[in-house]
Amino acid sequence: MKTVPPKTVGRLTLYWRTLRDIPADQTHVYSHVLAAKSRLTPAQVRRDLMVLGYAGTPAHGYNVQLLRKHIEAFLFPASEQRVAIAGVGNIGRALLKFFSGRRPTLRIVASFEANPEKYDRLIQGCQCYSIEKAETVIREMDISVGIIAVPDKEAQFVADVFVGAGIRGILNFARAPLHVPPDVYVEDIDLAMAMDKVAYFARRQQAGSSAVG
Amino acid sequence: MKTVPPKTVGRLTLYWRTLRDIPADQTHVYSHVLAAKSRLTPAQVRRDLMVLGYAGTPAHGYNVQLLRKHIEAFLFPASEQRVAIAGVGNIGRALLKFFSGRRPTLRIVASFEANPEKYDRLIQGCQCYSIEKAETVIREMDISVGIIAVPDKEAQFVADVFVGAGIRGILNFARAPLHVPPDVYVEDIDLAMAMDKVAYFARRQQAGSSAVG
DNA sequence: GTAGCATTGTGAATTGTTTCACGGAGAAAA
DNA sequence: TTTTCTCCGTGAAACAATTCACAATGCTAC
Ligand SMILES: NC(=O)c1ccc[n+]([C@@H]2O[C@H](COP(=O)([O-])OP(=O)(O)OC[C@H]3O[C@@H](n4cnc5c(N)ncnc54)[C@H](O)[C@@H]3O)[C@@H](O)[C@H]2O)c1
Ligand SMILES: NC(=O)c1ccc[n+]([C@@H]2O[C@H](COP(=O)([O-])OP(=O)(O)OC[C@H]3O[C@@H](n4cnc5c(N)ncnc54)[C@H](O)[C@@H]3O)[C@@H](O)[C@H]2O)c1
Repeated sequence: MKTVPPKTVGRLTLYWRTLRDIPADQTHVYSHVLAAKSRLTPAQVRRDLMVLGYAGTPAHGYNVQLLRKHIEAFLFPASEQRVAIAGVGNIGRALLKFFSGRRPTLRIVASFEANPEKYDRLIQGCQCYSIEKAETVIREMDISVGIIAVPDKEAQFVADVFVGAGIRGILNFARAPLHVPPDVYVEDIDLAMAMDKVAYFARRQQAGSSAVG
Repeated sequence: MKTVPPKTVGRLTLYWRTLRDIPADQTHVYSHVLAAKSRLTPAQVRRDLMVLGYAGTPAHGYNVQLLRKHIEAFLFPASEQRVAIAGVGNIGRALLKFFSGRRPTLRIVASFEANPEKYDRLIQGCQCYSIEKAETVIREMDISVGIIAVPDKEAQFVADVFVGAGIRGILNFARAPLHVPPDVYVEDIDLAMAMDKVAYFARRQQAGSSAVG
């Protein structure tokens, strides 16, 4: 299987959500239906689905259950994939609350803090450790994904700890471009930048809904 | 001035941050410096800066103060631009805390809630109103940007309220593709999708830091 | 059967974005 | 003055993503 564009991966989660919400008595679905639910074109949906190795039929479109299983096989881990979060502040807490117990195969199993008042206890049902223990904990729990929700100036330090501990993907909320080896995937979520973009385009006439974060 | 690509607008905020953090005694800066600080190439920096109508000099690069002023003139509103947020839950609260008092020209001046225990009081120094009063408040306060941080199923309803009240740009955290007129700019921040993407690429070998949210 | 229709998968075209590469310009040194 | 740097601005090339467009398919109607 060759390398799949990140944007395609992202859109597959959109299709999966649509499929999940289709009533059970509806066995098939067309690309234009999936497209409409995600604000995309039918051609793009079909193009994206090509990576799955599952083909629909011209007559009925895609079998809902089958397509869903194929997306799940592609997108979801076969066994539990573990996640850690560094920084339990405004954002960190929100993420912990939101993701706790939501997905069986993708679970936040540890959080790390620099503040002694926060670590060595449970936060949102998840053990919070000192950031100094991160490398050990990450290795012992076999954590492959890290979330960075610490202040901007601490972000590179945490990234280095994560990478040193063998983490393979990072979701970064800090406004700091991280320097990591090329085999570690980084997805930046820059909320301040997003605000500036919206504010900018709100001042212009111009159109064009941007896709996704 | 013609239409500027959203990605360029986003990167200009990155350059602005770098300029802001340059010590005052350093009067000039080269494209390759700006590039390194944002994980980009010098050519892309120069290309982006073309939209500003301000040119550097081959000898010294860009004048820090001047370039900064030009980016500010391009990116920041001339007069205060007002923002409202719907939904003061996990995310809404985090955003209110983070953005309060941070930017003089881009200010969250109202929040809207459906829960009577939350509205008709101050939250994070910002008056929280019933969502039913949204149209009136948005018009009276001349709010042009809306943030959607309500549950997924409520998102379209809130978007319709926002659009009806004349809002021009929306930052959407709900996992629901919004349907809005083409002259309203929508920036989606889909945290669950971002998690799935990171988890997917953490499982593959493959490289490639994705840019920004 | 066959005609008519809507849909799929995908090569080709298009559109959008990034990188290359080079002319030109200022500075410094001889 | 002339030479030699390094860097900027930008046209052109390369690359990436999206959309078009059409042959092929299977269904329904007659
Ligand atoms: N909250 C928002 O809405 C928002 C918006 C835009 C950007 N951000 C960015 O997200 C990041 C987090 O923001 P926040 O509002 O949650 O910040 P916060 O200050 O509320 O939380 C940061 C937490 O990280 C902890 N911490 C500090 N250094 C640490 C270290 N070395 N290791 C582990 N933990 C450490 C702190 O104790 C604190 O609890 C920041 O980089 C910020 O710029 C946040
Ligand atoms: N928190 C996260 O980390 C996270 C992650 C991924 C996605 N999201 C998305 O962000 C959105 C908000 O998430 P959250 O965790 O903050 O949710 P939340 O349930 O904590 O907060 C939602 C708030 O919206 C209010 N609300 C409900 N209906 C409303 C209406 N019609 N008008 C105004 N207010 C209304 C509720 O009273 C509540 O306070 C959801 O769509 C969620 O899917 C959140």
